[in-house]
Amino acid sequence: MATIYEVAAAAGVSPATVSRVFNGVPVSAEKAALVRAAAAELRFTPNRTARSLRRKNAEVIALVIPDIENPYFTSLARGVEDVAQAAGYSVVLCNTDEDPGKEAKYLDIAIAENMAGVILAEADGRADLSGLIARSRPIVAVDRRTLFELDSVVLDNRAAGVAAASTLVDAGYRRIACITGPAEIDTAEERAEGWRSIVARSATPHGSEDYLRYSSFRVDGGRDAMRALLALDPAPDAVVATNNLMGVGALQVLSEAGRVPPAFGVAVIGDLPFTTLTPDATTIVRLPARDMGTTAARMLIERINGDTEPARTVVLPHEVVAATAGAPAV
Amino acid sequence: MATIYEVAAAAGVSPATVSRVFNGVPVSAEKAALVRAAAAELRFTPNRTARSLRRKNAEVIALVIPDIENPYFTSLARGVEDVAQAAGYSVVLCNTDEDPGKEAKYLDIAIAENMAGVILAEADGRADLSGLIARSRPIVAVDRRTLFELDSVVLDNRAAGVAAASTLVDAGYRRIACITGPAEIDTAEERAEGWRSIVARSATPHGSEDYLRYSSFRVDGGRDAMRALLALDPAPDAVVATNNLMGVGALQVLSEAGRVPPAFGVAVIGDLPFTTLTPDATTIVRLPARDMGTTAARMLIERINGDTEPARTVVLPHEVVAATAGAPAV
DNA sequence: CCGCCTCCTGCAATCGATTTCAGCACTGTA
DNA sequence: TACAGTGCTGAAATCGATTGCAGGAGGCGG
Repeated sequence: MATIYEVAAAAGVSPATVSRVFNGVPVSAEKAALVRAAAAELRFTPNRTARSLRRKNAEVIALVIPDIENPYFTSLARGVEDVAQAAGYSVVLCNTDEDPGKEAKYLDIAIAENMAGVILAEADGRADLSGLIARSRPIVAVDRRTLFELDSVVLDNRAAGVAAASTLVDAGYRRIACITGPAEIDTAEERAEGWRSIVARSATPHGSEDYLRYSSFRVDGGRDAMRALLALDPAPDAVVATNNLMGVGALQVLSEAGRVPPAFGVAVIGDLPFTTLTPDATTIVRLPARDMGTTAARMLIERINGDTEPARTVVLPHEVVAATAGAPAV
Repeated sequence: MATIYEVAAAAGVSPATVSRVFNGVPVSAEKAALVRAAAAELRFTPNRTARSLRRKNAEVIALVIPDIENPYFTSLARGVEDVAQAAGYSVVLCNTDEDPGKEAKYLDIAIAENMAGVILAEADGRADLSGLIARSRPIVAVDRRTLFELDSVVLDNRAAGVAAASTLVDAGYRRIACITGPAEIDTAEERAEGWRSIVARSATPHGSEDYLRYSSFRVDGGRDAMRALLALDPAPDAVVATNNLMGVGALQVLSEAGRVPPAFGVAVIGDLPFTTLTPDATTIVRLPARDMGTTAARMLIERINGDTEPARTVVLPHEVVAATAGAPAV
């Protein structure tokens, strides 16, 4: 691996000059040409580790997400990757599995590696970010807010819940349940709150809280909750699933029970990934996952480049794709 | 950020001793205790950048994959991440989008960052890995082979193709088509070859090559190919899709055309991600994506730790989940 | 023609940890 | 008592690039 010293020797200049050529600091055209020729000859690439050590700043950003196997976060990652790559940054993928311990470990690594910044979708909303903040490493919260006053890119989760539930009401369903994620995750609670505000208006025979199930944001969680809901008496005639995977789980159970939409109303917050049978009868509240990633990455890079404005919160819009069929007439 | 010098000063020892404590080199119990106390007090974490520079080896591995949004690669990534994390390595996610240019750029970065190793699912089978090899950076090829003699973790793609096609034959279908990926990707060609070897035996009215479509390994590719196949005369009565996304695309088109399995036979190589309607009538050749990731990561870490055995190739088994229903009687 | 200013350039220090080498203390043996 | 051997320890060099500082060349106005 050629170093800056070898290039300098080959070009007959000092290492400092070589460095300057590669960093856009003014150098006479003549020497610059010599350096470039020597560098090309020796296939020189600057050692990023040495650069990071000196600059105290690696061209790397950490993307900390709770579940890499969830297509929602995958799309988000894709967005981050696109922007980061274009700006010359690498992305370190940190999958926390919703485990605050793993998350903390990754945040420590971000510090130890002098990473330029962190994009964080928090596991439990209680992460200690003081270490990063003390070292003034920029952080952008994405999807979920944090305890700290930080840039964030989020959704109007309550509105998404309202949209999902009211679409079902409009379609004629009357006993609308809700399956949401762990109560300690803000997005789960906010989306459920949106649902609650709608069903509270429409009279339901059951106390509406019986129709609300907290579970995990996974397929299994959706399945378990859906089964429990179907066992109620009276059973609901529709359900809001507050994320994509729970929606999949709910639809699986409904399909097994022979109650596919529109016989049973379903609204899902988040895109159903790779659906093979286009489910026109399911309402989808589409979330701009990839946009969230690109937006967050752009904000982070601005911060890295020295932006010191007060923390901003960007709320991205969702889009409702209503089911084409309503509830069957009773 | 506390450095080793500050810890040394606080503990009344030399920086060398502090380093030794953190690297398992023998140090008297007494001084070790002093160092640990001082380190804890100062919340010291060794700076990984400095360490990498000195050791010429970062605790980071690059995972280079063509499509982060494909759940197959996501599972693989998950496997890699699990093993790497447990071994103290971070994973840098490199999404190449099947673009050899982006791939080359990422491989250069792996060199410039002194990354410990690379796990590579190649875009086009022509990557130039000589730079990494010259610097003796270990590489493990995964899913797809490379031009170089390297450790690899692959599938028996031909056998997977055979399994998919013969399951359809056994189920009673007679005009079996195949949708596969770009011809220059080995896995696409090998799986198609497996299909070809089966249909060559069973007489088909059409020349079998008409029933073979090369497309992109994406949902759209599957859709386009499936539409083209349905327009043939005679149209096939079954299809093998050689990856998960093409399978999704094919099923979407079939569903739109009202020809869902078992009316039309479908076998997919790779798991259908998050299916909402359990498609008992579709044959799935399950691929052990996550195992591939863990296996590759383990092999890579052995190499990083100095293993110098000749290159190994591990072939992981697939599993056939046959459709429960056969072809409708003619 | 002189002095000041600008623009390059090179020297050398620096980032923070690792590691070689030499020195020291101590033990056990002859 | 002397000596070889063992085991810690610290001083200092090192990894490769960046950058503050000072010096030299050349341009320009007075």
